[in-house]
Amino acid sequence: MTESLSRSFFARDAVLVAPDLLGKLMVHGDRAIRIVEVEAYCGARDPASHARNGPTPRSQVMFGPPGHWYVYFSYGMHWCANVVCGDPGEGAAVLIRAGEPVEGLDAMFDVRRVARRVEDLCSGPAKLCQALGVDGHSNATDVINGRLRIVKGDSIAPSAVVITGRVGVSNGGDLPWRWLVADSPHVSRPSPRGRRVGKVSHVGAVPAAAAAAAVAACAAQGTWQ
DNA sequence: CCAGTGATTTCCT
DNA sequence: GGAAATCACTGGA
Repeated sequence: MTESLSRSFFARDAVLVAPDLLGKLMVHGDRAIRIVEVEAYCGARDPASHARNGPTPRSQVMFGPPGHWYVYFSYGMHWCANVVCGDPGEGAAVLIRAGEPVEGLDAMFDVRRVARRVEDLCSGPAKLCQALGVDGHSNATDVINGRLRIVKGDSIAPSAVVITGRVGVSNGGDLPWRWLVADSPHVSRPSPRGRRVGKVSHVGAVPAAAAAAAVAACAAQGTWQ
């Protein structure tokens, strides 16, 4: 249940790593959550990624070795945590968007006074960072052996996974690079149910197959957008 | 239930 | 100057 992941797990395309992170445990000290929602950001050629214009002081960690945290400060008050993926220089990462609290709930409620229900603790990328006590100190640290880490957890049935376009990515025609556990009450936004919602959504798709399709679409398109 | 808005950093135009 | 990988609060339907 607390078994480590290998470096090679993260040294793959972010679109392949992302669905594999569902069900894994994100652990910080004595607090832990089960990951139920992620998004892939695919490096310098992804217009929605912080890496889109090459390394900056903020985004340089994404261009380093995989299996490290890219924790950034957003909207002047929130922290968001990503895992660097792929090869060094690629700038790819997976954003951890939501989780189900499994350990240290008292501490989470303590630090998130606004949360009334368990579902309010980690149902968003900034909420889960606050609940786990994650901030800039974790930036650039090791995901495998650091104080903030991801370890093996549950395997999620492909039929339980929903794929949609990314949240907050206003660029029209966004690719289906958000994966979530369909029946989880801990996601940041409810799953679309059995129909197309918004721009892109595939319900009940097999993650690996959809990921392969997304990659093929990129290759065919040449440029993204 | 939903739309509008403030908080206020990083980075591009 | 303004948009952005967000959240929480407010006020009206």
